[in-house]
Amino acid sequence: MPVSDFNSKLSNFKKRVYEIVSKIPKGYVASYSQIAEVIGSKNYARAVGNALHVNPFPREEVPCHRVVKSNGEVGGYAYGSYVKTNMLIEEGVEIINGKINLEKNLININLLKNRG
DNA sequence: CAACTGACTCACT
DNA sequence: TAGTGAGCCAGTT
Repeated sequence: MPVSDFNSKLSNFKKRVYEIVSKIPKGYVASYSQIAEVIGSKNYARAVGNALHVNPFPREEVPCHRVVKSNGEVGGYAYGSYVKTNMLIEEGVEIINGKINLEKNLININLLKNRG
């Protein structure tokens, strides 16, 4: 079942979040506020985090580990931030002293808006 | 329906 | 640079 198909049950808000997160390419990260902004307002950042926390999809469909905090920290993860950090590193994301190199790995927000 | 919670962010100190 | 407080929102109690 494709990500774009998981309509039912989930609130409209969550669907939007999962849809956008599924567009983040390997090796890149997006901040919670970016996802929020694409949906409508940066203020949704906290709600976005909650939506990902209860995300029912496997990471192949909704790579929620690629969503990080706006200050470069990895942020939380349902199975532990340690796991999240390692997955990012394995994907080629540059992380030094627990801080992600956003200049290099942060995705352009326009790429999240388009394509879908 | 009011109060709380949490994978957040920003301004200020 | 690090720590604190207030604001914000969807969901859950």
